[in-house]
Amino acid sequence: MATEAFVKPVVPNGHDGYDDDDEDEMPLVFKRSSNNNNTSSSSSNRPRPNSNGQKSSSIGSTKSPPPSRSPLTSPNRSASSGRSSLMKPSLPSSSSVQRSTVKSPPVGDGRSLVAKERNGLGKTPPPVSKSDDEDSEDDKPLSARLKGDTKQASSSGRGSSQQPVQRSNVRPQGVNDYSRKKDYDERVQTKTNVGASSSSKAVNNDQKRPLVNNINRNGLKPKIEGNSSQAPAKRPLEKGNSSNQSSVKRPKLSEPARPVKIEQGSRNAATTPDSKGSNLEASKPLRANQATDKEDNSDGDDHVPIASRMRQDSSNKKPSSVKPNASMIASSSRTIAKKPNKWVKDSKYSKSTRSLPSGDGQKKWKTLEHNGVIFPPPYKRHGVKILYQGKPVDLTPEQEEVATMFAVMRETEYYNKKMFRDNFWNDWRKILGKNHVIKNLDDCDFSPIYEWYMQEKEIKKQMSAEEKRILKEEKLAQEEKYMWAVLDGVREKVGNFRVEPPGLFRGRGEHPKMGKLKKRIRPCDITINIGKEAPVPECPIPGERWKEVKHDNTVTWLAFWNDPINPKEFKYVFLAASSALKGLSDKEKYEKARKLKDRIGHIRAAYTKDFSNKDVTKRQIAVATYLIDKLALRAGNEKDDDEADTVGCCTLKVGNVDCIPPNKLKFDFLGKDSIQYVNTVEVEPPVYKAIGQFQAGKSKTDDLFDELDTSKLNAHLKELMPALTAKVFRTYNASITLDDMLSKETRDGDVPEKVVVYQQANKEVAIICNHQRTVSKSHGAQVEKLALKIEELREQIKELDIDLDRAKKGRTPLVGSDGKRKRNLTPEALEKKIMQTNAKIEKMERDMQTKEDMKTVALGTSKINYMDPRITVAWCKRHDVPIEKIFNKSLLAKFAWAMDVDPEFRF
DNA sequence: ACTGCCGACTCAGAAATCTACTG
DNA sequence: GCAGTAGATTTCTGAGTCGGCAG
Repeated sequence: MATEAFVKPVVPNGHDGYDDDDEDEMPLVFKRSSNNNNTSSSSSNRPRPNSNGQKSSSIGSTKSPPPSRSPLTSPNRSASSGRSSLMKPSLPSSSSVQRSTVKSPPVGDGRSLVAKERNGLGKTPPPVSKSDDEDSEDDKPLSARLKGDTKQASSSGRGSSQQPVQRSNVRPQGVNDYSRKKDYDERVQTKTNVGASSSSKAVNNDQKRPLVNNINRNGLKPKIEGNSSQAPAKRPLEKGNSSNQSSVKRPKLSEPARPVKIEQGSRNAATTPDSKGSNLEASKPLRANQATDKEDNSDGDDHVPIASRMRQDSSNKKPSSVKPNASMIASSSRTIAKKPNKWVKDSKYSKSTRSLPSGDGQKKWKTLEHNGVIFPPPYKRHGVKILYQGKPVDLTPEQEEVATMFAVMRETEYYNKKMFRDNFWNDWRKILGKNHVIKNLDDCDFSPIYEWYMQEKEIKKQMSAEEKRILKEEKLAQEEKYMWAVLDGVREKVGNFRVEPPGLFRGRGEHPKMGKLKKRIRPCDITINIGKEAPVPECPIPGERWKEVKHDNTVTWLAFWNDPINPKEFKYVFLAASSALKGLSDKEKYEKARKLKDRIGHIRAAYTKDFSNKDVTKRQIAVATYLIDKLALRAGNEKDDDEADTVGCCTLKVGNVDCIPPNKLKFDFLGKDSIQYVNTVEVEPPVYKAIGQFQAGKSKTDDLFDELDTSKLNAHLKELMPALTAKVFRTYNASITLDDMLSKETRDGDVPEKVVVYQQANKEVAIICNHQRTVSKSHGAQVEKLALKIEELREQIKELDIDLDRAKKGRTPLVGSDGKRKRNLTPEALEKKIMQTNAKIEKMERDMQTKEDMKTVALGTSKINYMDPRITVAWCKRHDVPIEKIFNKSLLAKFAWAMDVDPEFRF
């Protein structure tokens, strides 16, 4: 319920006050980084949370004005917004041979939850309108997609072009409009606009788009290998590291990096040979069709991120995911021209966001009030006994609690992992005590507890809807006060106000600490951060008190505690993503990425030049930057031995990269969250050569970039562009890819078709970022089910063919396979039926293919974190697509700051 | 000047929960 | 109309990035 996020400030001129133009025209200032800088300078004063110190520091807290009472507004508060919600479902014909379906993202429900939030009771579940848009072709497996063009895919039997078959339900309109309006009107506080750069930057970016456009030129075809069948599989828990990542962390040489300097803002680079085509400053955009000869051009391609290149491949070769001919059910023939105005005025989702307080870039707030955190209920003993060597054992509540944590994990992969069991046993043994009858874990039988747990689950499941509702309401009533904070007078949602309950640590991949006991967090573990003038939250557990109360307005956290698994680390309580504070930060992130877009030509020219630099460090920096740019790799910080052995660019091991002559590199490593990255790409010959040099004389477990670490790399990047760091390339690549694909692939058509285009672009980005998900348990069964149905339909067609034959001869149909008599149909009717059944089969085959292809791709992560929402919003405005078709309720709240973007905005 | 650590924040997939569709 | 289920959304919390400070 982030409804408050939708609040749109009332501004005299009728706009949100979120007008961006000015900002855009001004030199970009990276507030965040400057904040940091400033902060750093003052940070010596800043009390840091630390386990022993009870520094009380009050920084800059000022008097709090009375909190403006819940500035809540529903996203859909305006009736006018209903228009977009009332999309007519359109059903594109399912004619195309190669189609696959992709579900359109659920439409955000626009109903106001205000009342609910106000009284703490969630009585009205929001109606959700859903649309199943079948999607188009994106459905190739990650690997296949990476491999390149659609043709390949289709030739290999995969559906290549798909037509959407969509279903969308009409969303109830006008519900709660009154309350929305009311809330809106009641809103006291107007947040100032965060941002606004959008409109003025409506530029033709083609020129600035590096990647995408060049894709085909060099024939660089990155592919992620593996796919549905061979897709980059997540590392199974059981499996050891398949790649050559070494767990041995070896110290790197610390030769000072000598970064190549590039004049910032210099436009000369445009003339650099290397930068051709990619030089963004030059007003000659590198477009796909402009494609210069890539092959011989040592740097020409370089400027094109591999990912985009491959993307381009596919986009060039496939006409469009949406077939122009596809049935356009006359729904959307509105002129685009009209839209913008309406959007701008109506943008019901926009809320103005605050600027940084006092603009000093340091203080994050002036006043802050909240109610602290809520703790999980104390452990409730169940009394079920485990068996040790077949005999029931008495356990104390504390022992039983931990035993239960273990017992309920029986069906997880962790349960049988040695590391997990060993760590668990170590911690549990301490609780059991030295002389306990239980001497080892393997002789313990936790089945009784597991069965009890399953029973409880079943009981819960069997509760009546009414009982469930009451429970839910009770919970809400209990939590309501913790859900909100008031920051500078504005009521904002708190992100994670619930303290993590005790449990067993579930690290990802081969985490050395998996199975360890995460102890219960108590008030005395928690440090509260709150405005100086605000009342200190009452400790919810009688007789206990907070560890410390601070008043530090240079940070955004409301509370933190030390992570019980890794006491050096902290768990923070922050505001929710829908808050203005987070929105501002988000916007700055994208603005930085846009700035990179302007500089990318220079940067590429610079690193290209250094591919063969005699200085090894420079060469490594150049190659690493290239990889980060082209493959959207993460920076790759050093990790401790007590963490899973994963890598990023700077920590790649020699064994993670195979050189395949003449100039291909095969990457195979475990990245963040132990997600496998497998990708074979063609690279510039100098890069290929350099990688070979970096590998020479090393073992597979040695660092590939032994002269490099993230701080050196980032220090170098900062010389190329202020505040530039490795991660900005990921944001940049994701956003530029989305922008480019949307602009290239969108055709006239109905909304569902356009949504499919969006899904495809989203998918491309997800592939570039290697965002994966595990295949659902029921996937196999679902596919089988579909296959079975297809088979049945084929049988039906056979029967229909026979009937048709007989009907033409004036005979009655044979008895059906089910033994029943069939109706006597005319040949025409039978032909029609056959056609319909065939269409049904085609659709199901596409569905199956899509399901298979998408089974490992996670679209959400890029949408939430990498793709500038203004691209999406502007595209929706230009193409008359209701934003709710793309962003769900949460995203609408999170991206409220982007809603007023100019329709012509380009990344 | 360098390095390692601390601190604060973003990003990530899995699990839990909710919702709507299908048979 | 209902139950089962698929898929969407939300919650949870682990895993990264990166700046800055201290030794």
